[in-house]
Amino acid sequence: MTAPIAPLTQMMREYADPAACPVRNVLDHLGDKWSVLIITALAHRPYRFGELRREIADISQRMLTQTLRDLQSDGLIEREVFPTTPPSVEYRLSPMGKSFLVPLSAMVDWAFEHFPAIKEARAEFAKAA
Amino acid sequence: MTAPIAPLTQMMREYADPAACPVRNVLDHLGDKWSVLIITALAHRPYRFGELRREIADISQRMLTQTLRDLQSDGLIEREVFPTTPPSVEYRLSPMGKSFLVPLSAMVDWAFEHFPAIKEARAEFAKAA
DNA sequence: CTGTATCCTTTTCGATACTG
DNA sequence: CAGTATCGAAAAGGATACAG
Repeated sequence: MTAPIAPLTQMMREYADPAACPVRNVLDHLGDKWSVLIITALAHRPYRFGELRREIADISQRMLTQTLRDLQSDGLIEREVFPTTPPSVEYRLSPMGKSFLVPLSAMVDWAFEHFPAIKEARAEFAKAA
Repeated sequence: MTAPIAPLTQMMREYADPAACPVRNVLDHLGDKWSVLIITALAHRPYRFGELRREIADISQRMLTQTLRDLQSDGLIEREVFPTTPPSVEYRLSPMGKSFLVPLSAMVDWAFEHFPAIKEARAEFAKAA
């Protein structure tokens, strides 16, 4: 169990300058409500803007636009405009975006596996308080 | 690359009820600024409250207390009070907390590996705009 | 259809002061 | 030492209206 934490110590050193910390840059995106959902949707196939809007349902247009721009800026997704009338824009995972599915899936697997224990821990904690 | 996304589709279905979504419950903690840093510190050894405060340096007392409570509530860390004078409180990773280091390390590894590409993508994106 | 711009509410979080 | 309580600034995010 010591092997996995080696990169974590590296993160701590790196954190001396928060803006330069790779981990913070990545995790900030995981934390926001929508990035993971968008990446998840695009893991299946490319989507158009309106399709994503319907797929995710309770995302606002504002946040969808903004999150797509952020993901594009980081190079995780690619944006292709089709100059039809009306215009159509397609989003897809970039190769780097696809590679991100691996650690993301590890997190998702862990979450599913331990969620019952987490719920139980919360109930216990609430009872104790 | 299709194998890793299977749990992601499960997440999408689960998201129908956001409060019941295991993934959201876990990733919400990753997103906040301090959880990962605290877990990282505790990966090395147990820490007392004041030690953590110094180790993380720019965390406020308020956020340290709050984040520790959340992690404890989720069962990721354990809290032990030593009734000395002055009192001393020690925090350590629980077994579940230690198991979390595995997917966390996967994310950290990915972040370090791709951070150069991300920075490059951002520069490119900024130039294009 | 695919966005942008603005307003305004909600949430987050640091600073500060105080307690056992 | 290890917190708790309160306040106010700042940021995030939804709703709405409008544009190419």
